[in-house]
Amino acid sequence: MEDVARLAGVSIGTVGRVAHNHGEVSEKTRRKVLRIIDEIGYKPNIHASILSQKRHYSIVVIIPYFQKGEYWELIYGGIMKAEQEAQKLNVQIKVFYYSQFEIESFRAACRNAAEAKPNGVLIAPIYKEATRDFLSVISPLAIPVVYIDSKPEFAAPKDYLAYFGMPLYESGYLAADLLLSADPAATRAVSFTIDRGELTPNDSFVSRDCGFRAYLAEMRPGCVLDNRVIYPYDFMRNIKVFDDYFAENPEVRHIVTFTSRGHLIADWMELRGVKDKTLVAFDMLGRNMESLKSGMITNLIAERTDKAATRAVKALVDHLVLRQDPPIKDIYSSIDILNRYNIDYYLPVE
Amino acid sequence: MEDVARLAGVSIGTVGRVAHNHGEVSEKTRRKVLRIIDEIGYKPNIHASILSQKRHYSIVVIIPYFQKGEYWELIYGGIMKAEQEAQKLNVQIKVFYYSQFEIESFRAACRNAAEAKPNGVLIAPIYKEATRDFLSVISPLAIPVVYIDSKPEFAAPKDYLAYFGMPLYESGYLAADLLLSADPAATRAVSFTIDRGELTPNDSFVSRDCGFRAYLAEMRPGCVLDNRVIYPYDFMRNIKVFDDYFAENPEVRHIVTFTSRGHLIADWMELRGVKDKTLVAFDMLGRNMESLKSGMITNLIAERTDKAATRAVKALVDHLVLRQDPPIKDIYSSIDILNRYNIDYYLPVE
DNA sequence: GTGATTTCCGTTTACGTTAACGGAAATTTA
DNA sequence: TAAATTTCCGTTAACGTAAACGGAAATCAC
Repeated sequence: MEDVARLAGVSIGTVGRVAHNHGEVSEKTRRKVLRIIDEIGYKPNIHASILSQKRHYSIVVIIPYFQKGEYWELIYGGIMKAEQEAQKLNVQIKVFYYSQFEIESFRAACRNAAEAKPNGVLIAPIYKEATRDFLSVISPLAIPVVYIDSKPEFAAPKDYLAYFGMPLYESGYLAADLLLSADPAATRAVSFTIDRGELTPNDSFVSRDCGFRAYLAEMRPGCVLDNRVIYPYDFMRNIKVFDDYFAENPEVRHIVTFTSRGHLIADWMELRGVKDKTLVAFDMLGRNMESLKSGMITNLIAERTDKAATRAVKALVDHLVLRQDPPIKDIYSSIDILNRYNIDYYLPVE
Repeated sequence: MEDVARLAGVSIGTVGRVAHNHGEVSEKTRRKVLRIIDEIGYKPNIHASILSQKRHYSIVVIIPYFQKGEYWELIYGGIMKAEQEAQKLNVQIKVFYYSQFEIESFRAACRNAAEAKPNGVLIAPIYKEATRDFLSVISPLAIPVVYIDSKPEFAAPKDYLAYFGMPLYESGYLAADLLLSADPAATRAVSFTIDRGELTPNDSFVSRDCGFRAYLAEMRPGCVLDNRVIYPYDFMRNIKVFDDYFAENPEVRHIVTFTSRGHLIADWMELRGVKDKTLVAFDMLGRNMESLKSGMITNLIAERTDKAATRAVKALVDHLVLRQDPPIKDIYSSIDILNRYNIDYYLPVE
């Protein structure tokens, strides 16, 4: 900066002002300084910058509440990992939880988050309309928003900083290939879904289901996909669902679930000693990984949800502290295929 | 630091001395300071540390020379990516190349690297004995060494900082499963290997081959694996090798290669319009990815070589600048299964 | 043309740590 | 016991940037 200042014939303070645009600088000197910066290739020293920056930032995270071993724990884990980095950059993270099954709790979480006067928001916007209301509070304050897991369809690029999601449709398509490509004779498969009562089905189910059916239509026109509902917390009832279905349809040997609860099916297979069926499931939950190792789940499709969460936080931190935005707004994670042979090397750590 | 100093009744300079142990401190005060640090939870500010640290470090990298699109370019890419981070921490990287096919060039690269008086070494130790000689020069200078890709068997944990490798045996085992599990009737498969003349076959070939054969022995005792040699730079000759082999053995429908040159086989398949064979190949080279998309390669096994390289450099940087070592010395990358449905989401970027 | 604003920019301090310097205390040597 | 070492530790000047402060120049109102 000293060199730049000398060559441009201004003070080092002015150089700072144009390099990071705060404060007022006349257009003439700004251009002169910019030219010198470019000429001698000045790059700001990020460590000095952070050191001298007295400001502290806070980010609020709005995600569903979860129990141990559930899908949202992966997201939470990714956020916690990013928090370590964030703290070194004077960024504090506060998490607000809501229930996936109660829109009012979502509204409440949003209200509380807004009251915390955050400098940035990371949100899993399960309820779209309520999200819109939240945005109408947040947007006027020019607070950057990052979406994770899903994104409201009304979100225009200028209204959010980034979206970290998963290629759901494609992963459903892939699931079909993994499940059926080895058995050209199969004419029927079944998917099990979590009961959501009156609530609209969630995005990940719909998109994956859609991708799966697209594969069938394209590659296996003779094959149909049944669908049955199971219950996350009612073990006995699920047993009956499975028993009944397979009693009626003993010829069905291919099972998929677009939820993260594949282990529920695997447990039933274990219980009944089922060995002639293949099962494709989603998400890197501990119990799914166990079932994969024990051979009940044939393939697990993982989308590094934890990593997406980490990167989502990082995007906010970069925006706030380093003032640089992601080049692409919509970032999709990879689709990882796991089986019993590579699972041991698939670690959540970085 | 000021708080710690005050509470411990010493100067801030002394706190620095015990926190980062340089300089001499009496055992008594060291313990006192350490206790206070622990008590009030003092964490050093890395930015201030780097800013005030005037020292600059240099790391030498010793890897094979490569042409565009070859395996070692992945490693190189990972190193270049890490370099960006490294530069911000005052660490400079110099690369020394050798020929995979000439041990003398390896020796020369080692000599030149040693002469550069580096603060750290990252090496792909293809020639084990020559590596031993290099170590006898480097070790007395207490220069930390990180291995990548392979590790000499004589390397004792205390003699190196870390090793970043790939689970070769397991990936060979997995390759066999991907290739054969869908076809229980297969009794024969073939692997193609790069000609290395008089040289000993390289580690990755040997280990993957071994893993593959272990799968056969265990799961498919009736199935044998043929092996044929191909030539990286002799397109016409390879055509003949393939033509001849499959003329003689038309029933063989499963092909694997443990090298990174799967695309050579794919090209032949394309040329001859072969559609009834499956091909499993390794490594995320551009040409392999093309062949995967075009359907010639059925499955590609990728081990994020680029990422391993990035982490290897990072390990050295962390050791030098932050004075913290990796908790585990031997770090293996994940085994990623790619097919035409998930390849588009498998990005080398981070 | 005077006074009041506004715009622009130079000066200065602080951020938390490192490391050179040198003085005091402890230890050894003669 | 005095001198010579050695050990230990306090002081201080960087490191590169951000931002508060305030003064000078330019612009405006009347």
